Amino acid sequence: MQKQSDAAATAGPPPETTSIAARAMAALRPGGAPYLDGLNPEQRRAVETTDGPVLVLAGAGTGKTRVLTTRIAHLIATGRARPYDILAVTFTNKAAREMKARIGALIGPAGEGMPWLGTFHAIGTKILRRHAELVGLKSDFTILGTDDQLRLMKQVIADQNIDEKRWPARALGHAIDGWKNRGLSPEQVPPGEAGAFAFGKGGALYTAYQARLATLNAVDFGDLLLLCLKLWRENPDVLENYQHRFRYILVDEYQDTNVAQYLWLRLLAQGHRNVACVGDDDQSIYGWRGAEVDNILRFEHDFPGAAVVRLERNYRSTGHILAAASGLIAKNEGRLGKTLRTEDVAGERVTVTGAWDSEEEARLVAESIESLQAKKHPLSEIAVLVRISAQMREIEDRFVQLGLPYRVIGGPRFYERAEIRDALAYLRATANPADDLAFERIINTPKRGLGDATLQQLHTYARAERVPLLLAARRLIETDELKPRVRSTLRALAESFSRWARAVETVPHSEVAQTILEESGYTEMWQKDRSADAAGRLENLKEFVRSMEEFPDLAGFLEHVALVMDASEAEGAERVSLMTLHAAKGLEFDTVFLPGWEDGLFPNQRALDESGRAGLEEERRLAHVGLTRARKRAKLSFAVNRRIHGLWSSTIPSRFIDELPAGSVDVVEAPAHFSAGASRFDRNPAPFGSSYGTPGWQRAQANTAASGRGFGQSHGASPGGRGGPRQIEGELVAKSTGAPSAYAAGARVFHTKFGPGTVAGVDGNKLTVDFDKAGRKMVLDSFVQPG
DNA sequence: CGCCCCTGTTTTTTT
DNA sequence: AACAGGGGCG
Repeated sequence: MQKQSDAAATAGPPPETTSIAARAMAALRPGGAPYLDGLNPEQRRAVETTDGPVLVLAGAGTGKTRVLTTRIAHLIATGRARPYDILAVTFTNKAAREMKARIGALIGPAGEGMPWLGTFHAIGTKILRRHAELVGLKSDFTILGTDDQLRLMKQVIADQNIDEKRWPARALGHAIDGWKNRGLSPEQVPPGEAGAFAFGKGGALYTAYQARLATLNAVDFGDLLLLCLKLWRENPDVLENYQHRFRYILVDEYQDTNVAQYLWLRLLAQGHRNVACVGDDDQSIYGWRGAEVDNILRFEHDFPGAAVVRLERNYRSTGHILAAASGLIAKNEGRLGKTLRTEDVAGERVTVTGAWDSEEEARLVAESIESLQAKKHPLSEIAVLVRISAQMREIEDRFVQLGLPYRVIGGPRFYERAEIRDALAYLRATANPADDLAFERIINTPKRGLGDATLQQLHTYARAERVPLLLAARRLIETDELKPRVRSTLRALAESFSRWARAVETVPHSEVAQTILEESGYTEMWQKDRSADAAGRLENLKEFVRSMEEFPDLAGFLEHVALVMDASEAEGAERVSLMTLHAAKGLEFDTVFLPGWEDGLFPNQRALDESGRAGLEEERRLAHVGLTRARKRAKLSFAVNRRIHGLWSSTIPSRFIDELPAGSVDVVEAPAHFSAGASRFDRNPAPFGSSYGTPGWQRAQANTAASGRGFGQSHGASPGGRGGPRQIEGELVAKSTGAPSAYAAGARVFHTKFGPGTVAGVDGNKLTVDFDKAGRKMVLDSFVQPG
C-alpha cells in the first residue's frame, strides 16, 4: 500500500513543473522565496504540489503546520491565489488562530484577512448567514450550545408523551448528534435506527426537534454543516458559486473529519479539485464523536489521481521515544503505514515504573518532577498526560502538597460556567426577544417567584398563540389570568427587557450588560451567596463584561461566544501542565509523564466494550499520541491498585506496555518508600506469578519489606546518584507469557485476595473474573488457582 | 415554591 | 467517593 501510494504520487503531474515556475515567480520578488528555506524535500513537495488533490500524511512532529502555512504562503506569493480564494479549514479555533498568526509571520500583511480560514463551523455559519432564507432561517439565527439543545430535547420528549426516565434527553441528543455527524437529515435516517429509540419514535423526535429549532430560528452545531449540505443540494447555483470561489482548499487534521464534514468538503472540492488534506491516521483519536478514519484511508479512492506525500522525518523526539511510539502503533491494522524516523540521537529510553497504588504513582510522578526541577528542567516543559480526568485529582493533590506549580489544560471552559451561561441568557433574551430558551433559563434566576406553574401558563399561551414566551408574558400580564403577585413580578421583568433592549441601541454594549446584571438582581444573587465559589463567579462575570469590549457590537459578541467556546489562557508560565491525552494533541514537551497505563483504564474498558477492536486501536493511537508528545523523556507508569468509582480494584499493567519494543524501554523500579502506613492493603496480597517475577519487581518487593514504613526517604531519589532508581534494561514488568490461559469462561477459580469467583472472559493470560464477594475484576491468570 | 434527601452515574471533547 | 438531578415534603 505504501509503495502504491508513492507510485501514484510520482505518476501525477510532475511536481517539478510547478516547482520551477514557482521558484521562478518567487524569484521575481525581492529576496526570493525565503519561506521555502529549510523545508525538507517531502515538505517541499507537499507545499509545491499545488494543483489537484493532495493527501499529506504527516506523522507526529514532522512539521505539519509548517507545511500547511507555507503552502498558503506559497499560493499567495506565487500569485496562484488571493487570500480570499483560499478555503482553509481547521477543527479548533486555536488551530485557526495559530495558522493565521504563522501565515502572517511568513508573508506579512499580504496574508492577513484570509476570510475563509476558520473552523468548519465558523465557515459554515458564515455561509448560512448569507443564504439563511433558502434553508428556512432568518440570517440572525441563534446557535445553540449543548445545554440549550438538551432542554429543547426534553421538551420534545415530553411533547411526545415519552417517559424521559426511560429515554433520557441525553441519549436522544447523542443519537441525533450521531445522525448529524453522518450527514443525515430526519428523512435520511435509516428506519431501523430511527426506530431503535423510544419504541420507534426516534425519527419522529428528530423531526420534532428540528421543527422546534426552526420555530426558534435556531440551529445546533451539527446544523451548521448539515444545512450547508441542504443548501447546496437544493440550490446548485449557490454551490457552483462557492465551488468557483474556492480555488484552493486546505484541510487540517483530516483524520478527524466526520462524514458530514467529508461530504461538505467533497461538494466544494469538486470545483477546482485543488484540495489538500493534511492528517495522520495514527493520530485519529476522535472516533467516539463521529470522526471517520476511513475518510483518510479512502482519500485516494475518492480523489482519483491524488498525490500522496508522506512526512516521516520527525523533528521532535529522540530515537528511543520515536522507536517506542512507532513500535506500538505498528500493532494497529488498518493504517496507511508510515515509518517515523529521526536524525536525532537515541537519547533516553522510555521508562516504565510500577507503583503499588495510584496514590504512590502520583507521588512518584511528583517527586520525579521535583528532581528534574532541581536539575533546572523548566516546569513549562513538563507535562503529565492522563487517560481520564478523574486521574487528575490525586496528582493535583500531590502537587498541591509539594507546592509544585501546575496548570490544568482543558478543564471546564469559561463559557460553559453556569454564571456565564446565565449572563449570556440575559443578553440573548435582550438581543432577541424570541429566544425562548434564553428567557426560560433566567425567568427565575435569580429567584423571583416565577416557577414551574407560571412557566407552564406562559408555555400554554405561547403555544396556542404561536408567539414567543416573552411576548406571551407581555400579553398575559394585561389579563387577569395570573395571580397578582406573579403578574406584577412578570410585568417588572418584561418592562426591564424593553428598557434593556432600548439601551442596546444607544449605550455601549458592555455597559448595557453591566446594567442588566445589576438591575436583574443577578450580581446581587451571587454577592449574597455565601458558598466558597461565589467570589470566583463574580470575578468571572467581571471578566465576561470586560471581554465584551473587544467586540464591536452585541451581535458580534454573541456569535463569538457561540462558536468560540474557549477563553484564551495565559501561556508560558513556569508550571507543569496537566491534561488528558486528548487535550495534548498538537502539543509537545521535553518531558512527558504518562501515568495510569493499566488495562481497563488505558486501554479504557469502555472503549473496548463499545467499539471492540476498533476501540482498542483508537486507544493505541492515543498511546502513540501520548508518547510522541515527548521530545526527550517519556515516563510511563502504572499502579497495581486503583480506586475506581470509589472502590479499590486491583489492576494489571496495560497491554500496551508489553507492546513497546524492549530495546527502547527501561524498567525503573519505584524508589523504595512505599507508603505502607497510608495504604490499606496487605503488602503481599497474592503470590506473585510469572508476570511479576522480573528482577525489578522482586527487588521492589524486597525493598519494600526492608525499608519499613513512613515517608522518610521521599527525597532520596536523586537520579543518577546512589540509591536512585536502578534500571533493568530491556526487562518488561508486564511481560505476557503469550501462552493462552489455562482457564476458560465459566471456570471456577480462587484468588488469594478476592476469594472464589467465576471466569467471565479470557484475553491471553488476562482473565476477567466475577468474584463472588469482590465483584468483577481483571487479574492475571497466574494469580488464581482452579477453584 | 423551595429545600433537602435520595438515587443513579461515572471516558475522552469541539464546535 | 463525589456529584448532579429528580422527587417528595414542608
